[in-house]
Amino acid sequence: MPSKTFLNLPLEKQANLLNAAKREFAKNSFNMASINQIIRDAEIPRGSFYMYFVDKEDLYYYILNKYRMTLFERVKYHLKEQKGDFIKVWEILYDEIINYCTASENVDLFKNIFLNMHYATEKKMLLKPPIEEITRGQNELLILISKDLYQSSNDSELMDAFGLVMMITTTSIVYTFMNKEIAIGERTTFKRRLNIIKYGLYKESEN
Amino acid sequence: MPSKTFLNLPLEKQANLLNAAKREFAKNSFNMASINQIIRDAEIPRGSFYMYFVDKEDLYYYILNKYRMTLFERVKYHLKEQKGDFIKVWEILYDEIINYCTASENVDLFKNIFLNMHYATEKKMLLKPPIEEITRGQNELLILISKDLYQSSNDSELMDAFGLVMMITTTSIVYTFMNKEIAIGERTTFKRRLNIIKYGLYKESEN
DNA sequence: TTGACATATGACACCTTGTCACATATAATG
DNA sequence: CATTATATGTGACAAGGTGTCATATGTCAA
Repeated sequence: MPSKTFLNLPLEKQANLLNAAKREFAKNSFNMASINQIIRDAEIPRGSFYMYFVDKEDLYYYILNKYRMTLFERVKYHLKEQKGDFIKVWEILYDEIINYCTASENVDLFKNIFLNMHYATEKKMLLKPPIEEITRGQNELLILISKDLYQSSNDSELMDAFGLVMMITTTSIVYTFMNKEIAIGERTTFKRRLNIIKYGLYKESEN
Repeated sequence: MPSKTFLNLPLEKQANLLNAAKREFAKNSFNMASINQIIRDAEIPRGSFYMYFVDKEDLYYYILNKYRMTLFERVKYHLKEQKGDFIKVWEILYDEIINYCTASENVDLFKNIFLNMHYATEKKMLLKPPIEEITRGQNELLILISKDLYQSSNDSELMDAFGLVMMITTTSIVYTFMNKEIAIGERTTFKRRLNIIKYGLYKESEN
């Protein structure tokens, strides 16, 4: 998290730094991105940067977290719209996210974000906030999920299924950024995978 | 890939460098790992390292790829044993991989490998080898998969389903490395997810 | 006016990486 | 055996990155 000092800065100055960072993270993957480059671009002195953020990681996750929060709102919105069918929700969000992230002004940044998203990212974003906050988020989702649609109405199992569908969506989005030949068929593959989730892979339904 | 020069080295010397690298990658994530540290530990001069590998990434993926090849052999072995039921195969491999990777002498390395595994990793490992090689690998799997078990017997759909189950397995393994509290329930979650894949999430089977 | 505090700044020490000119083996050939 | 040709080994070096800290400058309340 950025320091109070950063958050007290005029919004314009904040945006100036964040935009320079986004430009750098669009040009280079997280590892290759350079604080030097960011501060040169933003025209702020070295010391100021370290006044605002602990390090490159701190800055990166701050940016990422803002997108994550936006996504969370979109999820809730569509859950309401789709009457609690979260598979439908991710089907819609797939297109929505693809559209947003492949827009020419965003595509470089998101390509890097998605291709360099690892589980350590997730770990940092998931495990840093206090556990109550996560639980609260989950509860906000659970009251929107219509339980009679699914085989299980157990909260923990539903959250898990939700996570599974989200993971499949994420993976399909990532593959879109991998290379263009693959990307063409990716939407079909995504739908196919959702079908497996919906109806199962085995021939005989044994339950 | 390492240079011919490296592969011509006496196996002992190769192992010496690779072990030093593994020690460093066990201590630090890929980003934090230092070539300096590796060559100091392996007691080889700087110039030699760059004679053998292009850079840190080259070395890292060489190590990873060896594990990947071993895994591929295990997959084929179990596919034969389990008469082509690849869900069962990944159920077995889950335990096998967990056992191997959490052994005290391996755990630090694999924790870093799994937590820092991103899609760019996959991209590099998947897209670097010529496309025929991937196709050949897929065909080796397809002849072992018993098609009458599944709803679809279409090759491309089966490979996709295979990938889906592999992805779920990988994710579950990764979560084991995240933190101990989570890890306790992770095996249950994994089984639960496989059940969704087997029998579907929706109440009514509509196909 | 003065002190207390927050904020700004850039030179500095330290560390990394990849390269390259040069040294030294090893093999190949007349 | 002498002489090339070729492969391999080596470490000093330039270029660039990071985080810190002593110092400077604002800001506000008493």
